[in-house]
Amino acid sequence: MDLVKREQSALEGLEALCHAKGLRITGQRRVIVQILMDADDHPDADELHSMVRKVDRSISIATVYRTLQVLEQMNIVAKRDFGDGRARYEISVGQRDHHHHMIDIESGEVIEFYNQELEDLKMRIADELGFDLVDHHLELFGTRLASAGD
Amino acid sequence: MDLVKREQSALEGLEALCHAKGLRITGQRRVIVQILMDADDHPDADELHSMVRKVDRSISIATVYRTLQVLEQMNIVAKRDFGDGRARYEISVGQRDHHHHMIDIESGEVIEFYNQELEDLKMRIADELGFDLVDHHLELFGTRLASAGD
DNA sequence: GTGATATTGATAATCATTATCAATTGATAT
DNA sequence: ATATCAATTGATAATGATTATCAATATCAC
Repeated sequence: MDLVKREQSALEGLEALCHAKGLRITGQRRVIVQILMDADDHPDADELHSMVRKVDRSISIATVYRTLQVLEQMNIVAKRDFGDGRARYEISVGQRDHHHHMIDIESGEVIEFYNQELEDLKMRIADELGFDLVDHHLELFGTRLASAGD
Repeated sequence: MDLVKREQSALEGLEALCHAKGLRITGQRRVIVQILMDADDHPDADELHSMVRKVDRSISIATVYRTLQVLEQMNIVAKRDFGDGRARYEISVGQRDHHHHMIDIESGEVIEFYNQELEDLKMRIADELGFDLVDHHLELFGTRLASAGD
């Protein structure tokens, strides 16, 4: 899915779901979704707030927190925990249902990856345990391998 | 490993590692490790503090937090995040290097499991991404399957 | 345009966790 | 057994991320 269509689908997702659930589509919410769609990292609430205020300086930090919670409940945004003491966020509409993160513990860099075998295994493990898988958290933490030429 | 030997190995682990790192083996630390060894759940710091105070009511919450951090650094205790807004802890000495958790989102029950295939896959994915795996967080969240007889 | 109600901004409050510092304790040398 | 020293502790203030409160504002159906 190219970027423009992805952006459109997130906003359309926002509008459709808000309408379905009797929630308002406010300017603040549009801005927040737009900023997250344009982000290529996983900002925390404070970072997101800084970017949002560049578009509309009246939007408050409380609105950012509340809106993130609403968007998460609607599965437009995914909440992540990379172990640095605060929640981080990214758009989830228009992408694969899940992807995972490898965090470079030296640089802090976050590499996204998808692995179908892992998806299958999770489902199988849940089934073996007698559960219907609803959600999961997976983050890998590692250090860059020294290449053979190093 | 039966329970008594497991308990002994955690305390022995505490003593050996403290000595190796020039740290004191204090009464508070022994109590905290003992309580965690006896726990069959994953208490948060406050729950652990309540149990610890039944043994020695002078031990402060700050000591519990500091001690948990030290024990985590020494790999005697593992810190977990089950998504309920606070850290949870369990003994890791004397057990498999890793195990994972399935959290029943309806009851809050935590089921521990180990899956060798998952361990292998994690290592393989890390390698494919160019990383040396150092740590990971994995929690599965689900709801109990209705059995065929239900 | 109006009425109903969801949402907002500003900030106080909450909560889990950590920092501070004087007092205490553990380990070691003698 | 005692002295010494530095790690550790208890009590609590402080911190930072997040949430609650409430009057004011904005959205949306009609």
